[in-house]
Amino acid sequence: MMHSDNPTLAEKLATAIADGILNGTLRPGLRLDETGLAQQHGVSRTPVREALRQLTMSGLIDMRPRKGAIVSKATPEQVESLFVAMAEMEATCARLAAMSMTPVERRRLQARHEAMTALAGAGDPDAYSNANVAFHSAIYAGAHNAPIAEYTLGLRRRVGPFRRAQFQVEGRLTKSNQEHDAVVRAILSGDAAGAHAAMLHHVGLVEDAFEAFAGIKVA
Amino acid sequence: MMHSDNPTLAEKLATAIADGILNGTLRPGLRLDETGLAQQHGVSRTPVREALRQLTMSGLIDMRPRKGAIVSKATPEQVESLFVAMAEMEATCARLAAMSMTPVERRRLQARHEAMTALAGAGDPDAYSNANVAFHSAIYAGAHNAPIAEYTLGLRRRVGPFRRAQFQVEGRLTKSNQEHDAVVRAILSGDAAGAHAAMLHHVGLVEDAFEAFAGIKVA
DNA sequence: TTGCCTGATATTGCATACAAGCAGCCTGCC
DNA sequence: GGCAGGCTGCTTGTATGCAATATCAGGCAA
Repeated sequence: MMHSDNPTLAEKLATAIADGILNGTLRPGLRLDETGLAQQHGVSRTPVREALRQLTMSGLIDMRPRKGAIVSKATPEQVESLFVAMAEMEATCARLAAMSMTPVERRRLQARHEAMTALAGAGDPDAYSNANVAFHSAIYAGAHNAPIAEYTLGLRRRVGPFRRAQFQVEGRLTKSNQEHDAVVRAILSGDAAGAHAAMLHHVGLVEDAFEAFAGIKVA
Repeated sequence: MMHSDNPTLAEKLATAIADGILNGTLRPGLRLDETGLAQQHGVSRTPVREALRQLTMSGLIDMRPRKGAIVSKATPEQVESLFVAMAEMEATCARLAAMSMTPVERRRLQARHEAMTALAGAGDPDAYSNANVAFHSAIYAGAHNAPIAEYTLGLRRRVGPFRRAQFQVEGRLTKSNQEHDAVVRAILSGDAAGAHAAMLHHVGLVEDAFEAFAGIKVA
């Protein structure tokens, strides 16, 4: 996405900090002290500042002049917005994929889906989860639209921390696979509207699963 | 979007450079020399570097380590992708707006639309164009989804330089207004799929107008 | 003439130094 | 006892200096 052959310190710091945020090491609301980060990574403040400014644009941190940077903490409404946005973008990708995928891409998508059906039948949540990521990525790529695909990928990264342990829910595996089936059929047949609706349904259900999960946690 | 009460030099530089790119002063492919920009704005290289790194994320410029920054020049395919993405995002906003707009927002949208109908009848392209921007912005806001709305706004800014003089085309004004009518009706009636389709149709036609225009220019 | 190597130049990347603004506290006054 | 004002320390914002690398011109050899 943003990788360069010979990443600079600022870029490496940006990915390091982003990783820290995404895997939960850097908690939302945490103050990102420039000097502290610099010492912690053994560099000067300059690349740290550049990394922070870069991360600001992706929404991972919030900077206010003269008041420093903090890990942007999402209110429940903002998390909800992220999930809604995610669903819409996934659906859009599916729509575009139905219109734009090449025959080769369509065949590969089908093969991928069939392999996942087998995994779902075997009941292997871990393998299925990995394959699932690749499945959705294939659809992003199949949209043949760099801005949309990149934004969707970025959203997926951002919502990642909030959607752990989806496939542990009983029966979610086969249900997910059935929904995938609808998506794949629509895409393969070039049914743009159908792909949009099917993906929306699919991701919407995932979101509901999250909400149920969150509700349990809160309660 | 990103404005602060007391903008730093880096932020002011970022907006200044972005303006320069968007209004055509800074041509695509132009090398953005840090020292030059610093002298030109009467500051040191440090805030310039931060501004450039910030702009990198929005896609306006491309930075490669040790090779400096250039105004990102879009190939025709990339411009096409931007327009497609724009259309999809507009349609998504319309879809969400149909589902999420409050009664007040719906009434205001209708009023806005009626005012634009009058402008179209009067044949005032300039006033119509301004109102058009506000009309679409109202729909973004009506989506009630910050990530989607902000991304769509950013896209509109980016495609701006490529879509000048849309409403000069004969008959475009009334046609645009008719399409708006379909969009507004769908949104007001809560018809999500209809709003999506109507907006897609609307923005798709605008894109075609651009392509015709570009074709003429090239030919 | 063409290709490659080599050195000079210029530009970027990073570190350090300096200036400016905010936070919290302490003191003095009401 | 409470509050206003100022002061101190810390953090951010900006400038400058140094090191490393890409670019390009020129020369040399094939």
